[in-house]
Amino acid sequence: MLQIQLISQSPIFRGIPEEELASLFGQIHSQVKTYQKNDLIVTGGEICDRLLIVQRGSVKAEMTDYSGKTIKIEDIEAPRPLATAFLFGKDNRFPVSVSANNQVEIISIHKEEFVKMLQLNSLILNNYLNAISSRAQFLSEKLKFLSFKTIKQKIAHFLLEKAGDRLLTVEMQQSQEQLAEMFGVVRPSLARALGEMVQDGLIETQRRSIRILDKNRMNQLLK
Amino acid sequence: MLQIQLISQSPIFRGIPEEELASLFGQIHSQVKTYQKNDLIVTGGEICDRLLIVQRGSVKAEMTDYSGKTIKIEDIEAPRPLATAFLFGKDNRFPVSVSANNQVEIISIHKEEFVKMLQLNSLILNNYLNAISSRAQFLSEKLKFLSFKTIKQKIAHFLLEKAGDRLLTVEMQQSQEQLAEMFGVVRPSLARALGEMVQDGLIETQRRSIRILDKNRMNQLLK
DNA sequence: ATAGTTTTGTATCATTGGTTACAAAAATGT
DNA sequence: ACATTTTTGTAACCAATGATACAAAACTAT
Repeated sequence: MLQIQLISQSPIFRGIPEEELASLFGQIHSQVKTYQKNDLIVTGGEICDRLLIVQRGSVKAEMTDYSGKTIKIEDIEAPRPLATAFLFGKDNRFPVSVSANNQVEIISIHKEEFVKMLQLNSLILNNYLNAISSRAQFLSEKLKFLSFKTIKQKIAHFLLEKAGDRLLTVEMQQSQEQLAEMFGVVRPSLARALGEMVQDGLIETQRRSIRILDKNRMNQLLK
Repeated sequence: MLQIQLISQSPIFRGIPEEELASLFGQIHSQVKTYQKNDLIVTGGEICDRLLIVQRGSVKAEMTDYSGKTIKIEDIEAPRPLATAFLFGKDNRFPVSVSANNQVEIISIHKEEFVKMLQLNSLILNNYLNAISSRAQFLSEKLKFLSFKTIKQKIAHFLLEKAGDRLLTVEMQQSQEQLAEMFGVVRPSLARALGEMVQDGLIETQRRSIRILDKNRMNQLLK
């Protein structure tokens, strides 16, 4: 059963009055299916020709690596859409397999029907364009971060971002271990890099508080 | 000078009869600019409030770290759009710098004008959704690629993707130099890694043709 | 306060890849 | 066919980082 009040909170339908949304769903064809825990909802590689929205419950997305092992990518909870980036584009296949974490209700809207919705309502169009675009931007930011070669550069980038224009002292909200994972390096290497930056007079560290001593030379590092 | 017959082949305008496209362009405002080889077309970080389409020639997109040292992301040839993923979304700034590979003509359409087009023509809407989604898919692939730590892993991933399910011999369409740039490493390092893989009996190389000898051990490399 | 746990600092060694340089091989132009 | 340019193979050396291990310091709970 379609529950307008639930999905009106979804990123795609956000901002649309419930009556209007109900009317929109009256004009297009959609389905709601119920799955039980561990049911397979989508098989990786399957053609993606419909938009799926988790109305109730939560699902998990898993990817199969080269050796055939599956790795959990993420949990997706109601009321969020699935695989928005794969409905369109060159490669219309789900990159992941999706299965139910518990009892879930999934709304399924075929691509052509969804395109109708986009044409009927410019807010949905905007929301959807924003959603895909934000995803691309997120990926792009990740790429930028990875493009810094050395650990010191990553630290400098991270600190300068955090510090913004004026602050000189940055309070870390994560442990070295977590930071290292975020940087894609191992913890002792991060600690060593930090230590060397302290020795070089670039920063001062005191537990989770890091003080930038020489902003200019930090910037130099990134050149 | 706007050349309808050229851009009607663009991913965004594909499938639209030339007269109809001409009429559409008559209803909105757009500009065409010409750049010479190596001219900077877009600086990374600049606000993206217009859609750019390469009408003629080719450009390259590079990600810039603070020093001006860049990693080449891709080449974009006419008649393809630029930065489709940054017109919408949270952060409306170009993530890359774009410069001309040769003499190019770039069409510029402001965001509001382009939204008009999306509303006027559903094929453009579809095409644009395809473009933006492909972009997200591309970035996602790139990210996956960069997440491999060693050069050998990158090579293995690259070859296995190219080889697909059956083919054992991959014909490279780029030089080692280009490949190295794509991997974000220097050429001699790539050559060394290839050499070692040959010695290990993983592959056989003959100029630009690479034969995969041991697919299993290649897969192992990625685990 | 004390014991146990988590986080951090540091050291050692091996591996990877960047830098530079040069020669061989192949491609290209005349 | 020859000269020139581009591409590829290889080597030596060095810096950065990963892997591993262990101790010190800081936190946490009792």
